Amino acid sequence: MPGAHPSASLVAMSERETRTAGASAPSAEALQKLAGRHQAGYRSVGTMAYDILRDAILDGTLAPGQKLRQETLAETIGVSRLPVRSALIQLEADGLVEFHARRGAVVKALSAEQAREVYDIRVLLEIDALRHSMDEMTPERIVRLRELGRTADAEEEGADFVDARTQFYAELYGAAARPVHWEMIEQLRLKVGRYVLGWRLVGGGDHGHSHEELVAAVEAGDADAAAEVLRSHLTGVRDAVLAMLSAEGGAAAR
Amino acid sequence: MPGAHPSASLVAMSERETRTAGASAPSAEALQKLAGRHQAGYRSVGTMAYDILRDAILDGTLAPGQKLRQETLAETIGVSRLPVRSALIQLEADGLVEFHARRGAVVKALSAEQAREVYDIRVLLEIDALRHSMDEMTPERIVRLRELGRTADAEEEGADFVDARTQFYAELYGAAARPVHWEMIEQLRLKVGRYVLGWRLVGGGDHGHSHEELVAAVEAGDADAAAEVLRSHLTGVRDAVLAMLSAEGGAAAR
DNA sequence: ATCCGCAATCTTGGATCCAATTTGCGTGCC
DNA sequence: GGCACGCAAATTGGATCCAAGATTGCGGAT
Repeated sequence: MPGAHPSASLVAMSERETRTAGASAPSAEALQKLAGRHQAGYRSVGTMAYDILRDAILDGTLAPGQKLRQETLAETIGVSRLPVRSALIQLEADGLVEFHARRGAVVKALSAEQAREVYDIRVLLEIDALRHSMDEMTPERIVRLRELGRTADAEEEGADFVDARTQFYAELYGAAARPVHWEMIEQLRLKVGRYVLGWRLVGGGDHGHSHEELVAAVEAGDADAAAEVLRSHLTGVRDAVLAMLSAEGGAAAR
Repeated sequence: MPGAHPSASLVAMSERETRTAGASAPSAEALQKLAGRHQAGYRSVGTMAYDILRDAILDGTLAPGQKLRQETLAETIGVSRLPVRSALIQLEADGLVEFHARRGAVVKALSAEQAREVYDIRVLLEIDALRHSMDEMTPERIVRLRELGRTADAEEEGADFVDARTQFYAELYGAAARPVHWEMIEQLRLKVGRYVLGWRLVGGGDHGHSHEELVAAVEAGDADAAAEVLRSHLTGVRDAVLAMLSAEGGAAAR
């Protein structure tokens, strides 16, 4: 349901607003708020800009299709254009933004087909990661897992919600110590993070016990059951995301 | 386009060889040769620098562990340090280089475990991509596939060898039109590209007919057979790469 | 009145310049 | 003689400045 977001007015700036006052800000204030959260001491300003912009994209402050003007972003964050450019390059590599020749960068949108792809691949990769991890599972890890699962379920807010779940899955797959595998999963989760967030805000939380269910299966050592829980969870989220995407697909097309 | 670049001081890196040993010197000329191949009109210098450095890493001109000094690279390529930095950031996202705090970038090495991971994941992803693609396979695509397979088998040289194979797999998996899936596969292939190249140069080419074998299975519509050919091919290459990595693992460590 | 072309302005991309941090080396002290 | 502290040089990271290209708005011509 639109309108519920605090900073949801970002989609409205489509084309007419670009020239007049659009130079500085549809989302300036929300972005500044994010920037404030990251004002802590970073070793390099570029990584700070990256984190700010990534979070802004993930929580919808910068919506898909949004034009990203380097100078505006730089002024809003409070740095020069150079670290912003670095951040944009990284975000392009992450698949979150798209560079159009010499015409600037825009927040990349994910089509329904691509979202389906992401979840199909995640099913493959994560079930495999889970099986590998279960071979090396330890009781201590189970304890931490259960803890993190509770935290993740309790978390409601946007960015923290994604973070909590990331920690849970990092712990879940971490036993196998497969950095490349985890990196791939992280990339895929990053691509759909925004849409999951939207779904979480809009839809309900019927997935609340799936974490515990998963931990229980892992604890019991039943790989097939755990895989099935994971698979059904992922496909469930996938379907919800797809429904949301097709629902508002025509609006945010470009 | 008629830009007579000031390709001046290119040999500047031999200024001081105090403790080089195996770290920083020997690649200036080879890198320049690569730079020459890419001197064609690029829209942006940054992408050119990226291509040059990526190829340099892939064909071993810049070996794993190599220290990448921005100014040296910039002078060798003939541009400023800024596009080099952009390229390095992209390469970091690709997992080919690694930034060490404020101490510069080095060419990232792939451990044997990580290489194994890459191939394990590739088996998962590529077999799935293959099955999806076979659902949409067309006779015309088979024809092009057979053509590309022959080209790939004929190709011997380094960079072109990888390129030819890339085209073959792009055509093979392209029928399914799954951009995210293909992007993931490309990333993984990029990570091991250097080692495959080394293996190709060192070892033999007993895999010559696997392309044709694969195409035949695809043409026959036998998904299981095609998957098995692909799987055995990938595990074969994997084992060769692993053997090579463990063989010279102690030497090129540092 | 509409369409094509030109020019001005805005925005990206690149280069040079400056500061901050790290590293290597020298000296002094233990 | 060895280790530690400090200084100096080099290299990375950031900011400001400059050029190139694209888009848009305006004007003229058909």
